[in-house]
Amino acid sequence: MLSNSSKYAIKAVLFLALNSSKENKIRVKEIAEPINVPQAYIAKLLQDLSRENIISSLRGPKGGFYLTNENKNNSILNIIVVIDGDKKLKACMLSLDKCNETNPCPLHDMLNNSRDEILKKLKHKTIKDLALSVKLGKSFLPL
Amino acid sequence: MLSNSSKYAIKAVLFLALNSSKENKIRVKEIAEPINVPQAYIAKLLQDLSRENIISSLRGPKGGFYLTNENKNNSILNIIVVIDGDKKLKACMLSLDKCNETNPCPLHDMLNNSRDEILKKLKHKTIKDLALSVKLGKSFLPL
DNA sequence: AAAAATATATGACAAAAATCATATTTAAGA
DNA sequence: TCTTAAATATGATTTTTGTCATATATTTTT
Repeated sequence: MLSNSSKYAIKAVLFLALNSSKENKIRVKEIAEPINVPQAYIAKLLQDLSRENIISSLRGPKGGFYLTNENKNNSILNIIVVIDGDKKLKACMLSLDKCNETNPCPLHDMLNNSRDEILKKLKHKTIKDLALSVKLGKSFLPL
Repeated sequence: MLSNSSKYAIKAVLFLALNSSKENKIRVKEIAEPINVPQAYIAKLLQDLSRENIISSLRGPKGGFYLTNENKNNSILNIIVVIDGDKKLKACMLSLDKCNETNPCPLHDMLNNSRDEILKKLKHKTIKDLALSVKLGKSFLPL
């Protein structure tokens, strides 16, 4: 469902949401270690996210990655789409391209309600929402 | 969520459920073409399924693959577990191994109800159930 | 203006998943 | 018993995904 890369990216963005700000940028090295992902790898992912304006960055001394308030309004789905593209999530469970709402394959028929719910949540929950849930102690981030 | 291999396997098993019987075995070649999967590849998957008694087979002339009534009582989950193993489906959405019901990560917290529903359905729906849904015209198999 | 610290771009390498090929075993039929 | 038609076992190849390395561009500090 989610690639490793997407999972890493979500972890990193959540980490930034909780620990960074425009005044408090974080260097790749300081992200990679706590979220437990190889530095060179997360660097590439962060660059992809930055290019697509999911996160912000500044080079040079005192540079690093951070999230603006605007960034925090991005949905979780946006992160996934930047990293994995949008085909994987939206495809039919059996990857039948003639399967659709009016002609559902058996798996589609059986699972689509639950799947739609997941997609809806990914689309509407923002980075800010999830960060808040952690701040309030409603969820945890045992990275 | 499901690997290509699992999807192929499910398609093949559904095809067998609808078209085979002990008296009417089907050769690999006759499965591969309609379900649109490379013959050598589906052959390997069918062998895995056969070894684990999800489907039945007989070698030699007049041989082929088929489903007994007992085979048809297998759940869809069983197919997936044989092909992909059971880790993928059950792992936390962020692959955090310290994430669990009482200490959920934000994604877990957000998606777990829907995910559990999917798992429950995969576990309880049998091959027979899905084949019936196709026979009744409730769902379709546009292979 | 120069030096240092950072992200960025590019591409090489490794591991895993998917695909293909071939030799062996088994069962049926002549 | 021999031949043939099928599955089975094994492993080679290709493609995709994940990981690592290095040179370049940008910003800050001196």
